[in-house]
Amino acid sequence: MLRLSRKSDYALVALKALRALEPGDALSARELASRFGLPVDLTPKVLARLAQAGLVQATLGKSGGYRLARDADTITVAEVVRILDGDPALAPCREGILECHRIADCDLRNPLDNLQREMMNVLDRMTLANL
Amino acid sequence: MLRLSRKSDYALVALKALRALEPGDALSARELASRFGLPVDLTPKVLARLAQAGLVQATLGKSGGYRLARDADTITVAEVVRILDGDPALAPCREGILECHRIADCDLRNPLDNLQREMMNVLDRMTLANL
DNA sequence: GGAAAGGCGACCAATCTGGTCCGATATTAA
DNA sequence: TTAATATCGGACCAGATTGGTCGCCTTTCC
Repeated sequence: MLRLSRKSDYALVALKALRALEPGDALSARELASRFGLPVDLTPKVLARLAQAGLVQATLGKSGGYRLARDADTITVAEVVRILDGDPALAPCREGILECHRIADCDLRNPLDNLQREMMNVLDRMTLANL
Repeated sequence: MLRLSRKSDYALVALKALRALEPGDALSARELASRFGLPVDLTPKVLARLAQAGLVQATLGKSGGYRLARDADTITVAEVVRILDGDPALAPCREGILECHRIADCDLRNPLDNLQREMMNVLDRMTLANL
């Protein structure tokens, strides 16, 4: 637990680069990848997810690329993580795959859910702007 | 990220059960496993790790078992996670395996390290007693 | 001595995830 | 209109991680 997936990591690197752009400029996935040593084929995928989610705006065409679609201080780490890694569940039994054999006397779930909320709050408070 | 490993989950379940014990009593791994539906062969391993770390006291022999070795309010979730999942690193490049190609202009690491510390603080404040 | 407990190491299996390949589509420049 | 460059999306492979099992040993109590 508590390790950023590489995709999320790449996303943060890319977003941070896009943030440093002059208004009106854009960066292609290829450019981002080569500049930061990211996997060439994976970078467009990551950016695409961010574009779907509306964090980033993609412009097609010969001199296209990506730019931020929102202000940097409205983009939180929590959101990025949620987009790329899905909504995390602290307890394994909250993922649907594993059914819990001890539901009856399971007084561990609620505290864990609270704990998770608290941790997501930490991630929510951290925006791209103050990263 | 942000999902408890099953081992950590099992550990918390077991610890919580041990906490409810009368002083002097002990629970065997087998008993814990059957009572909470944990994998029979995995449970002793988890408990052994906790015993090595000094969270739990194991007594050998026919009527042996496990009991808490410390007060419940001195056992934190952070400690349990650290024992079973190792010391987590939020950024992939902080794990030693992956060398970072962008160290020079990587101003992402320090903020992530801070973020990680903050999250560990949350886990540090949560003890077995108030879980 | 036998039964029941923990301790330890090796090993298998399933899952997850990073990463690649390929093709389709859209847009712009020449 | 054509070529180049971009996003988009699905299928797929491979390596790492992790969950889980098996077997053997030591210790303790009856």
